[in-house]
Amino acid sequence: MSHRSALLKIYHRLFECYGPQNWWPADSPFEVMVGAILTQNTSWSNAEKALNNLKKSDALNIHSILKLTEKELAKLIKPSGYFNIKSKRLKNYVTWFEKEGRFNCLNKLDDNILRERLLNVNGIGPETADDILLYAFERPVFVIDAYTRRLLKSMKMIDGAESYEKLRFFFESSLSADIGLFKEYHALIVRHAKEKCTHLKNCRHCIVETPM
DNA sequence: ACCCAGGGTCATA
DNA sequence: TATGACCATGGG
Repeated sequence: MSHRSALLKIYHRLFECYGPQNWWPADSPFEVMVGAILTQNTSWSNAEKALNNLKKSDALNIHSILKLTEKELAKLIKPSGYFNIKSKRLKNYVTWFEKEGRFNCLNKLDDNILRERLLNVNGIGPETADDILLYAFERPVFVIDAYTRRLLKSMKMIDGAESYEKLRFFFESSLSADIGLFKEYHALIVRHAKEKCTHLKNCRHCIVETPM
Protein backbone atom coordinates (compact mmCIF):
# COMPACT_ATOMS: atom_id res chain seq x y z
CA MET A 1 0.00 0.00 0.00
CA SER A 2 1.31 3.47 -0.87
CA HIS A 3 2.08 5.94 1.89
CA ARG A 4 -0.66 8.16 0.55
CA SER A 5 -3.30 5.42 0.82
CA ALA A 6 -2.09 4.40 4.26
CA LEU A 7 -2.11 7.96 5.60
CA LEU A 8 -5.55 8.64 4.15
CA LYS A 9 -6.88 5.41 5.61
CA ILE A 10 -5.62 6.40 9.05
CA TYR A 11 -7.16 9.84 8.68
CA HIS A 12 -10.56 8.50 7.66
CA ARG A 13 -10.51 6.01 10.53
CA LEU A 14 -9.70 8.76 13.02
CA PHE A 15 -12.36 11.04 11.59
CA GLU A 16 -14.90 8.21 11.67
CA CYS A 17 -13.99 7.60 15.32
CA TYR A 18 -13.88 11.13 16.70
CA GLY A 19 -15.48 13.43 14.14
CA PRO A 20 -14.25 16.94 13.32
CA GLN A 21 -12.10 18.55 16.03
CA ASN A 22 -12.28 22.07 14.61
CA TRP A 23 -8.82 23.15 15.71
CA TRP A 24 -7.28 25.53 16.77
CA PRO A 25 -9.59 26.56 19.67
CA ALA A 26 -9.11 30.35 19.70
CA ASP A 27 -11.00 33.56 18.98
CA SER A 28 -8.31 34.99 16.70
CA PRO A 29 -5.10 34.13 14.84
CA PHE A 30 -3.20 36.20 17.42
CA GLU A 31 -4.60 34.02 20.20
CA VAL A 32 -3.43 30.96 18.26
CA MET A 33 0.14 32.29 18.28
CA VAL A 34 0.12 33.05 22.00
CA GLY A 35 -1.49 29.70 22.78
CA ALA A 36 1.10 27.85 20.70
CA ILE A 37 3.87 29.22 22.92
CA LEU A 38 1.98 28.74 26.18
CA THR A 39 1.22 25.08 25.48
CA GLN A 40 4.86 24.10 24.88
CA ASN A 41 5.40 20.88 26.83
CA THR A 42 2.30 21.72 28.84
CA SER A 43 -1.24 20.37 28.93
CA TRP A 44 -3.74 22.47 27.02
CA SER A 45 -5.88 22.91 30.15
CA ASN A 46 -2.98 24.70 31.85
CA ALA A 47 -2.25 26.83 28.80
CA GLU A 48 -5.94 27.69 28.67
CA LYS A 49 -5.87 28.95 32.26
CA ALA A 50 -3.01 31.26 31.35
CA LEU A 51 -4.93 32.48 28.27
CA ASN A 52 -7.97 33.18 30.43
CA ASN A 53 -5.83 35.20 32.86
CA LEU A 54 -4.60 37.29 29.95
CA LYS A 55 -8.16 37.81 28.73
CA LYS A 56 -9.41 38.79 32.18
CA SER A 57 -6.65 41.40 32.38
CA ASP A 58 -7.44 42.53 28.85
CA ALA A 59 -3.84 41.65 28.00
CA LEU A 60 -4.28 39.25 25.08
CA ASN A 61 -3.07 41.78 22.52
CA ILE A 62 0.17 43.10 21.09
CA HIS A 63 0.23 46.37 23.02
CA SER A 64 -0.36 44.84 26.45
CA ILE A 65 2.17 42.05 26.05
CA LEU A 66 4.80 44.58 25.00
CA LYS A 67 3.88 47.01 27.76
CA LEU A 68 3.77 44.54 30.64
CA THR A 69 7.08 43.87 32.41
CA GLU A 70 8.52 40.39 32.22
CA LYS A 71 7.50 39.76 35.83
CA GLU A 72 3.95 41.03 35.37
CA LEU A 73 3.47 38.86 32.31
CA ALA A 74 5.00 35.84 34.06
CA LYS A 75 2.52 36.25 36.90
CA LEU A 76 -0.42 36.22 34.49
CA ILE A 77 0.71 33.10 32.63
CA LYS A 78 1.81 31.23 35.75
CA PRO A 79 -0.60 28.24 35.34
CA SER A 80 1.04 27.31 32.02
CA GLY A 81 4.32 26.44 33.75
CA TYR A 82 7.82 27.58 32.70
CA PHE A 83 6.34 31.04 33.21
CA ASN A 84 9.66 32.91 33.33
CA ILE A 85 10.87 31.44 30.04
CA LYS A 86 7.48 31.73 28.37
CA SER A 87 7.17 35.36 29.46
CA LYS A 88 10.42 36.11 27.63
CA ARG A 89 9.37 34.05 24.61
CA LEU A 90 6.02 35.78 24.36
CA LYS A 91 7.51 39.28 24.51
CA ASN A 92 10.23 38.19 22.14
CA TYR A 93 7.76 36.76 19.63
CA VAL A 94 5.33 39.66 19.77
CA THR A 95 8.21 42.12 19.38
CA TRP A 96 9.23 40.28 16.21
CA PHE A 97 5.63 40.03 14.96
CA GLU A 98 5.14 43.79 15.40
CA LYS A 99 8.52 44.65 13.85
CA GLU A 100 7.73 42.53 10.78
CA GLY A 101 4.48 44.41 10.18
CA ARG A 102 2.04 41.83 11.57
CA PHE A 103 -0.14 39.74 9.23
CA ASN A 104 -0.32 42.47 6.59
CA CYS A 105 3.33 42.08 5.66
CA LEU A 106 4.00 38.51 6.78
CA ASN A 107 1.11 37.15 4.71
CA LYS A 108 2.97 38.21 1.58
CA LEU A 109 5.89 35.85 2.26
CA ASP A 110 6.18 32.39 0.74
CA ASP A 111 5.55 29.44 3.06
CA ASN A 112 9.18 28.38 3.35
CA ILE A 113 10.49 31.91 3.83
CA LEU A 114 7.94 32.60 6.55
CA ARG A 115 8.82 29.31 8.21
CA GLU A 116 12.52 30.23 8.27
CA ARG A 117 11.71 33.62 9.78
CA LEU A 118 9.61 32.00 12.51
CA LEU A 119 12.36 29.50 13.34
CA ASN A 120 14.80 32.39 13.73
CA VAL A 121 12.75 33.77 16.63
CA ASN A 122 14.18 32.58 19.94
CA GLY A 123 11.68 30.29 21.63
CA ILE A 124 10.02 29.15 18.41
CA GLY A 125 11.03 25.61 17.48
CA PRO A 126 9.74 23.48 14.59
CA GLU A 127 6.48 22.35 16.19
CA THR A 128 5.49 25.77 17.50
CA ALA A 129 6.41 27.33 14.14
CA ASP A 130 4.25 24.82 12.29
CA ASP A 131 1.34 25.29 14.71
CA ILE A 132 1.51 28.99 13.95
CA LEU A 133 1.96 28.48 10.20
CA LEU A 134 -0.98 26.09 9.89
CA TYR A 135 -3.50 27.48 12.37
CA ALA A 136 -2.69 31.21 12.42
CA PHE A 137 -1.27 31.86 8.92
CA GLU A 138 -3.29 29.12 7.21
CA ARG A 139 -0.31 27.68 5.37
CA PRO A 140 -0.30 24.02 4.19
CA VAL A 141 2.28 22.78 6.71
CA PHE A 142 1.93 19.46 8.54
CA VAL A 143 2.57 19.65 12.28
CA ILE A 144 4.67 16.83 13.74
CA ASP A 145 4.60 16.05 17.43
CA ALA A 146 5.48 13.17 19.73
CA TYR A 147 2.05 11.62 19.16
CA THR A 148 2.47 11.66 15.39
CA ARG A 149 5.82 9.94 15.68
CA ARG A 150 4.44 7.38 18.12
CA LEU A 151 1.47 6.64 15.89
CA LEU A 152 3.50 6.06 12.73
CA LYS A 153 5.97 3.96 14.65
CA SER A 154 3.19 1.79 16.06
CA MET A 155 1.94 1.36 12.50
CA LYS A 156 5.45 0.30 11.54
CA MET A 157 5.47 2.97 8.87
CA ILE A 158 8.64 4.57 10.26
CA ASP A 159 11.60 3.54 12.35
CA GLY A 160 10.91 6.19 14.97
CA ALA A 161 14.23 8.02 15.04
CA GLU A 162 13.57 10.13 11.94
CA SER A 163 14.16 13.87 12.19
CA TYR A 164 11.30 16.34 12.51
CA GLU A 165 11.88 17.57 8.98
CA LYS A 166 11.89 14.08 7.55
CA LEU A 167 8.55 13.25 9.13
CA ARG A 168 7.05 16.53 7.99
CA PHE A 169 8.23 15.78 4.45
CA PHE A 170 6.75 12.30 4.75
CA PHE A 171 3.27 13.74 5.30
CA GLU A 172 3.55 16.75 3.00
CA SER A 173 4.91 14.75 0.06
CA SER A 174 2.41 11.91 0.50
CA LEU A 175 -0.71 14.05 0.88
CA SER A 176 -1.98 16.92 -1.24
CA ALA A 177 -1.41 20.37 0.28
CA ASP A 178 -4.86 20.63 1.83
CA ILE A 179 -4.98 23.08 4.73
CA GLY A 180 -8.29 21.76 6.03
CA LEU A 181 -7.00 18.21 5.95
CA PHE A 182 -3.74 19.14 7.71
CA LYS A 183 -5.59 21.04 10.43
CA GLU A 184 -7.98 18.22 11.11
CA TYR A 185 -5.41 15.43 10.82
CA HIS A 186 -3.07 16.85 13.47
CA ALA A 187 -6.01 17.61 15.77
CA LEU A 188 -7.31 14.06 15.39
CA ILE A 189 -3.92 12.57 16.21
CA VAL A 190 -3.80 14.58 19.44
CA ARG A 191 -7.39 13.64 20.22
CA HIS A 192 -6.60 9.99 19.64
CA ALA A 193 -3.59 10.21 21.95
CA LYS A 194 -5.78 11.62 24.71
CA GLU A 195 -7.88 8.48 24.49
CA LYS A 196 -4.73 6.69 25.60
CA CYS A 197 -5.06 4.08 22.93
CA THR A 198 -1.60 2.62 22.47
CA HIS A 199 -2.47 -0.66 20.85
CA LEU A 200 -3.95 -1.43 17.49
CA LYS A 201 -6.21 -4.37 17.90
CA ASN A 202 -9.43 -5.18 19.70
CA CYS A 203 -10.07 -1.62 20.74
CA ARG A 204 -12.97 0.62 19.85
CA HIS A 205 -10.49 3.40 19.23
CA CYS A 206 -8.42 1.13 17.05
CA ILE A 207 -7.15 2.97 13.98
CA VAL A 208 -6.62 -0.01 11.75
CA GLU A 209 -7.16 -3.70 12.18
CA THR A 210 -3.61 -4.60 11.37
CA PRO A 211 -0.36 -2.62 11.19
CA MET A 212 0.50 -1.31 7.76
C1' DA B 1 4.96 10.26 45.76
C1' DC B 2 5.48 9.87 41.00
C1' DC B 3 4.44 10.83 35.97
C1' DC B 4 3.24 13.43 32.23
C1' DA B 5 1.57 17.32 29.36
C1' DG B 6 -0.42 19.98 22.21
C1' DG B 7 8.77 21.90 23.33
C1' DG B 8 12.88 24.61 23.04
C1' DT B 9 17.48 26.37 24.31
C1' DC B 10 21.95 25.96 25.72
C1' DA B 11 26.30 23.80 27.12
C1' DT B 12 29.07 19.98 26.43
C1' DA B 13 31.67 16.05 23.81
C1' DT C 1 25.09 15.63 15.45
C1' DA C 2 23.71 14.00 19.56
C1' DT C 3 22.79 13.63 24.25
C1' DG C 4 21.70 15.90 29.02
C1' DA C 5 20.24 19.65 32.11
C1' DC C 6 17.00 22.91 32.67
C1' DC C 7 12.59 25.27 32.79
C1' DA C 8 7.56 24.63 36.55
C1' DT C 9 2.37 24.22 36.93
C1' DG C 10 -1.66 21.18 37.64
C1' DG C 11 -4.16 16.76 37.06
C1' DG C 12 -4.06 11.73 37.27
